[in-house]
Amino acid sequence: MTQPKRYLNIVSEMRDMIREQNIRPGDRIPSERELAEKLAVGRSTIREALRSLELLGLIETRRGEGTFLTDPGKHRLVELLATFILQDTKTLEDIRETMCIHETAAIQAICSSEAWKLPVWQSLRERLDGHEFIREDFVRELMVLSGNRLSLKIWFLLKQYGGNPYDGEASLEEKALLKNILLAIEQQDGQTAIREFKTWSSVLIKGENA
Amino acid sequence: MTQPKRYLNIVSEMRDMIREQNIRPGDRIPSERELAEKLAVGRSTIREALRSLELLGLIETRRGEGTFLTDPGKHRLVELLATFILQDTKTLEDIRETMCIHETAAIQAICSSEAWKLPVWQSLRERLDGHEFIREDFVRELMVLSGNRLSLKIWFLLKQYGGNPYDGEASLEEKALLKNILLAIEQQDGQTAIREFKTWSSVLIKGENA
DNA sequence: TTTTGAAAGTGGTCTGACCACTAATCCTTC
DNA sequence: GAAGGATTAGTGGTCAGACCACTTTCAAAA
Repeated sequence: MTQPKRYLNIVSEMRDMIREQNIRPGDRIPSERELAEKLAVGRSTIREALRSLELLGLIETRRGEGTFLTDPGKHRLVELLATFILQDTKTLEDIRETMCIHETAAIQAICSSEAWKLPVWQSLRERLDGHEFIREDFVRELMVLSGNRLSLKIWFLLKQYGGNPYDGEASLEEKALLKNILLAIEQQDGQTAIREFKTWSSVLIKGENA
Repeated sequence: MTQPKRYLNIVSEMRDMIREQNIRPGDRIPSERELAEKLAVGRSTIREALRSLELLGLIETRRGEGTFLTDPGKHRLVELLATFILQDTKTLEDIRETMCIHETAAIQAICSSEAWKLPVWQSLRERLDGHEFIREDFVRELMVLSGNRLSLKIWFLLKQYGGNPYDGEASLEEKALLKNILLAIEQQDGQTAIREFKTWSSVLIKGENA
């Protein structure tokens, strides 16, 4: 039986300590040596926990002064980052909405570019005529063609955590709709393309709940 | 003159090493003792860097076996965070653009909601008349009012790792512009609001490079 | 051939020792 | 008494060495 890693417990214990002692952002937290003694672990273990929290932006260390909770001004950056990293609350609705934000932004970006002149674009059109067409391929191609790789990565991430609404093959009706979207993009009519896309997307999500 | 933190350099150096030696996700990276010798630092320093990367999910350590690059096939979060942490300058542009995607989406969402009827909204308007107004407050309030907490969190992350273009106080001209944006939102004129916002934002980013 | 167990290598942790830096304190000097 | 400078205690940053727990490997024993 492998022991759980100590420094991860330290992270939790420190969070509790911060809450119990009501340490506010900007305040100083106990020194490394103090923490080591109080939590009955070596100083190096404490430091490993602290360095993790520091890279996450939760604390700030100043040589000769001490370690401080990051002062985010009035906003609660600490909480937010913590909940994000620790994956506490992720409302499915928010995930879906955020995916949609990136998808529509991608469509808009393609309209403003000339990406639809690329060979990949033709290839996508042709695949839409084939008899096997995975829905996800369509959206992913759009994300790729948007040219924003970071946005693409975030989209991948959201898809993983939020469940993939684009699972499975597209029906005949869907393929017709998707072709219309491509057409609208070629005509640089972003509004129409996005409207049609949202129609398709919302049907999928509703069908998922049924 | 304060020395920069060593373990942060280690993070960068390790990135270079991984690229040069073409270590792929899932592969094993050199042992802690090896790294310590090769980079001419103590093992504890290496460990502090590794623990940070581990909490971020970039690497995975197995006692008795070694340390491995996390396979991003299952955890896309890895790639995402890697992009942030490793601060590839090529992606700065993507980060800014992605921030903008979330910002404009927030404005659009507020227009479609009734969030501008809330007391917070009035408070924001009044603060714009004060003589000290931090730019970031404006954008952050918009992100909060959008109601999408996940989008807000992502925005925070991007701001932290991509550098904050909204640092400092707004000038008189800027405040007038921001008031116009609020006005457009109240009239549910998303297009105008977003256009004005992008104007403001792009000026800030250009000024940053100067 | 199969089994076993010793050895080597790895991450996990602790200790104690320096160094670099900061801030409070004390002491000299005016 | 006030101002300025040196001292000192406390802090984070780093290092070296020592164990421990665990995994893999491989050679010796059955």
